[in-house]
Amino acid sequence: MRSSQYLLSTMKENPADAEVVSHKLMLRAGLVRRLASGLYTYLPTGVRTLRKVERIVREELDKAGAIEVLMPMVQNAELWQESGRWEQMDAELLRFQDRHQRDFVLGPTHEEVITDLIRREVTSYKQLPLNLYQIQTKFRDERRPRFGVMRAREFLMKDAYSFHLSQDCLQKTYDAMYQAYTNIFTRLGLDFRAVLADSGAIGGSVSHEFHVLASSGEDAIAFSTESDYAANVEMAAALAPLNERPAPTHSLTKVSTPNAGSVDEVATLLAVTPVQIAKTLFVHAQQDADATGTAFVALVLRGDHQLNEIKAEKHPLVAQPLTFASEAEVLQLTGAQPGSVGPVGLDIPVIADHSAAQLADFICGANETGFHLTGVNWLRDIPDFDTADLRNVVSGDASPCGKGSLEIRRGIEVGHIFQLGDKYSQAMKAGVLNEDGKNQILTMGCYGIGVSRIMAAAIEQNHDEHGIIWPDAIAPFQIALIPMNMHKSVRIQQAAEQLYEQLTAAGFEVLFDDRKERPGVMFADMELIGIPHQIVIGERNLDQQQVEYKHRRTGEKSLLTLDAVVAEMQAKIQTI
RNA sequence: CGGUGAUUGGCGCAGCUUGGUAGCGCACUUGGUUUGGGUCCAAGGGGUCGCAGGUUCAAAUCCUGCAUCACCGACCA
Repeated sequence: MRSSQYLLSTMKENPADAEVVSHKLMLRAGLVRRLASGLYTYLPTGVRTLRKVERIVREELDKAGAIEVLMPMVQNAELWQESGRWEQMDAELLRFQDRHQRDFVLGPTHEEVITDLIRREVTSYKQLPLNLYQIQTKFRDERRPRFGVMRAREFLMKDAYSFHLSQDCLQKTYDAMYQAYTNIFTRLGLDFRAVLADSGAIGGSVSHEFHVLASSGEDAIAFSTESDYAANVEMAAALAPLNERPAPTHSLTKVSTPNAGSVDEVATLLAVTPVQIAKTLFVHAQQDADATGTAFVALVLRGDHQLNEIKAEKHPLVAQPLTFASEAEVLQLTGAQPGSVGPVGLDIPVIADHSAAQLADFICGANETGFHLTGVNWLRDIPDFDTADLRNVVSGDASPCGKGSLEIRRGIEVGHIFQLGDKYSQAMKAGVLNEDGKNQILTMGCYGIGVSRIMAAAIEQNHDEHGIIWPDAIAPFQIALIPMNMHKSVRIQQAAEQLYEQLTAAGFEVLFDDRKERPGVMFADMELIGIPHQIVIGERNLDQQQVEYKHRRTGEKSLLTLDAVVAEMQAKIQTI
């Protein structure tokens, strides 16, 4: 490609509304442009990278035995009503009507459509198992789109769905997809980890996420220092302390703590560490779970710990979704402002996190505005309570796998695989005749990859102060051909044209910068775009029939003789 | 959905307090200059100042409403 005939669209300055480095670089390098909140146009350079990611995904999925299909993005509401998600999903599901006032949705995912397809097309166990995938645009009306294409409303996704008659068969496909994903992210040249995950709104039981490790990641991942254990912090179990709770030594004392509401303020005022404070959170109770008809549940955590909402939501007494009591409700319940509340003397169920339940002689709110209690002890002062794992793990906690301690790192979720079971097949009555001639409901798996998000994640992980540093496998171009003053020198022009022809004929994707620009402009643009290999043609090297090679990532430079360029490039660039 | 802030040429911004009819840098066009790291000089083109209403002789500027965009927020006990 000649840059004079291409749409480069690079920018010197950062657009004001870009926050993270990948978003800034994608705008500056001319990969994307924003149309509206969470909606992006991909410019030619961006499309090139997107297509390369897609190609690798296709190849590995085909190898794993998956078959490509393409489903509509617009889906009729009946299917969603049948699966129950028409009611379950909130505003994230974009709904609209056609000219006949019939309800439709813009597909955020395709379980309903694929399950509908399979129940029509597949009637016998002999046709199973099946694993179908597509690469297609999805729409999720995100509460808050941000970070460019990282969390966009419209985005490109690979989604796959598998159908089985047994858990055993599903497990085999799941394992094959786990391996395919590992192959894909390895080939993409990304530093990634597979982690245990919660299955969230999609449903199902077993699930793994694939994360690209990057400090700007939105998710926290817990790793064991001693084993392969890795889990999303949402999932990582906080083990109960092994030692016994110390016996009470202090008596219950009420102290005045005016204007001290937060854990930190109370800790400072009373000259203690947050570890000695218990904080109490009130959430709505699961209405039908408790015969007492109580509307709220108190959750107690150690002051230095954070509530894990997903864990809390799974507790049988807690309402789903997790809903915090309002300030007014807290006041009515305890008679105190939030900030001065605690578990002593409450007539609602109290659930203490294992670590909070381990405390003795601790501090908590007195349920009287402006007062706290010190020397508080479980059983003696709070006779009735339950314990559970309610908190996020923190760095240094014992690993749930039993080996080593946990370390927390951040990641960007680029893939997620689920064992769905029969959630959708049951609801939509997707079954086949088994060997006994009986109808049997199918077992399903589903597998997603955020194709457009991979582009942003790759940049988060691979950039420097000059711009993007693409991994070879997904670079929009492999080689930047940069002639110095081609418009003044016939021999430079001839050498450049010849090299362009040779390299292109050898199958390389070359961006030939034939613009009438000064060298600095060309270098800056080629580095910003992140082309991994540069060839610079200048007068002084041409005297020796040589050109300069420069590697974008390492900065390594070397001189190549003209007739050796193609062979050298073949040696340096692993063909994908 | 709540809070905060922003909206002036393609991009980044000033002007608004104190109303008088829009300016800077980059980018773009033309000519010259320069040529292995975003040269320099000159001359140009491009803006209903987010939209609608109001106040006023006069509104980018003051007032009201709306829209869009961004950031923060479901960790508060």
